[in-house]
Amino acid sequence: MPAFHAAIIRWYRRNARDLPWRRRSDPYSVLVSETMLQQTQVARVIPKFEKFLAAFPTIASLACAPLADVLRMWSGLGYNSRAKRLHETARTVLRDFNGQVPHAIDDLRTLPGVGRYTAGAVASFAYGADEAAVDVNVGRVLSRALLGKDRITGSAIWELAARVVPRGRASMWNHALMDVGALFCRPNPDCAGCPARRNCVFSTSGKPERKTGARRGRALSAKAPFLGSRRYYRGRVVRALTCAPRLSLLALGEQVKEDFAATDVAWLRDLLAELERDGLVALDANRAHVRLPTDARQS
DNA sequence: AAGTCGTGGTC
DNA sequence: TGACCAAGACT
Repeated sequence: MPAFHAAIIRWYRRNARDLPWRRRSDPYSVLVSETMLQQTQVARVIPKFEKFLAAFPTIASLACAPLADVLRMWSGLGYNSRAKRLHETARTVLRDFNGQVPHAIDDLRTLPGVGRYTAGAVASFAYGADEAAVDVNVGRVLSRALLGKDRITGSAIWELAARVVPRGRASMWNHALMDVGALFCRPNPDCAGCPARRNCVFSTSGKPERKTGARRGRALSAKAPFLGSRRYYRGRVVRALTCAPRLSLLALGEQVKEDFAATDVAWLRDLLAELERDGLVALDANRAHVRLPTDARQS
């Protein structure tokens, strides 16, 4: 396992957030929590989750309940169409899947309200499948840590995420990435506290594309430990604070600096070569810049 | 593929 | 204070 994974897993074993839905791993509970969490803050879901399960303890009870009752339990969460879809999904599971939430991603995605993310979440959290689940947090963490970009979207981030899921540990891994994204690798990141800072392209050689505006808080350089120091790539001084969309100069350069875990360098280089071979990224002549497919945007 | 869907918190 | 935002899905 690359040091990048090890650092995150190690941190997670000791510091995982104790969230109600992490105390349950049955497919129905996962389906409920992940649906509630779509575009909804964790703090808002926490009080609703247990009450909802108390009211509808099984998928059958949800399927049989009147929609009005479901919507009542949903009130305060917003996006009420999610409740309708969840209700419909419960009915579909009873009718078409013999009451068992399907394992297969393709089956999961036929359920109303279950998109790519939720399907991956159910497959990994409930069934332990080696599936990625890319939400905004996971996308941000992987984009920054592995590509040095602030946020990659589109198919590229899914391809990347799928390739770095550790076999047999997808559930823990996906949870861990979410915690890192929520606690440290936020839009305004706290790199100094991040368990992956020494394995991260972003914290060692990058800088977020900062939205201008007073409310965005202090610059990353005020918090990040390694920014501001000079780095070298092919004998050339690299300014650590440049925000050019590029790969890790540290990871690709021959001169690996002490603040980037050495064992990650080979792994990351191999990963990037793989991505390049498969056309998911394109490296320039200096192997210092990366282009992405047209549907992989950077925000 | 850009718009829409809800709510409550933040500053 | 109003604009922005948060474990996305759907059309």
